Amino acid sequence: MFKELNPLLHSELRLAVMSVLLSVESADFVFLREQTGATAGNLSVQIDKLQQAGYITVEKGFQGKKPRTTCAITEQGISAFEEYVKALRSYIGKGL
Amino acid sequence: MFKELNPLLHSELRLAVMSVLLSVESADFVFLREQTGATAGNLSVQIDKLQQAGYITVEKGFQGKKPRTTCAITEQGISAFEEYVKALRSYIGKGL
DNA sequence: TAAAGTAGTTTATTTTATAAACCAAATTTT
DNA sequence: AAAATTTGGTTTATAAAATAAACTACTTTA
Repeated sequence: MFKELNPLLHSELRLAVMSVLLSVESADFVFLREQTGATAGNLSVQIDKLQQAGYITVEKGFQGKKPRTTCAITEQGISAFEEYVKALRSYIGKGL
Repeated sequence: MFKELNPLLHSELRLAVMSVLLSVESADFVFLREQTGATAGNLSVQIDKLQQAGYITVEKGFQGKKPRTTCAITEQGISAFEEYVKALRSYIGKGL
């Protein structure tokens, strides 16, 4: 009847991060914070979880003298997202 | 950019309960447990939260000698669900 | 050089979800 | 007919998440 909702993606902030990354090739920490409206602390934690899961890659480097963290979605992340959307359909119907 | 996801509905089990109730006029506890696959304890708690929020009505009575809890979605519940679905769209695109 | 800002991380607190234990009545088994 | 099982739940305890607050380390500006 109802498909399981991947708990890693069923989180407002992680879903927002994935959504941004799907449309953007790569995004840095500050951009993600702005787009999602999240606090830095929360974002830091959730980025970490997405990386652990292999859904995004995270590169920490420097831009001049400032630290810069850049994220990008992986193939695995894309298909997990697609699966999640499919599962959602079983809850909310095609009617949207 | 991203609309807020009503935290009361952004829960797998509560969403499933709402989804069932949307399509069914009214449903008893056992039916909901079967449809959602949830444990009775979890279902009991989540039904309570949906009722507190005014999203469903809960009537406890007897059918013969057995207790029988019947739930139905409210107008408020329907529009909250619709709002939630709209908000979801901001995360997953029109492709839902 | 002191204050404020940037880019994060770590830790602590609160909130949720889930499971486990429990209760009361009814039904079935021996 | 007593004992065990099932039904229909609720309550309580534990695990997992989300969020906020505090902190680190470095940089820029006044």
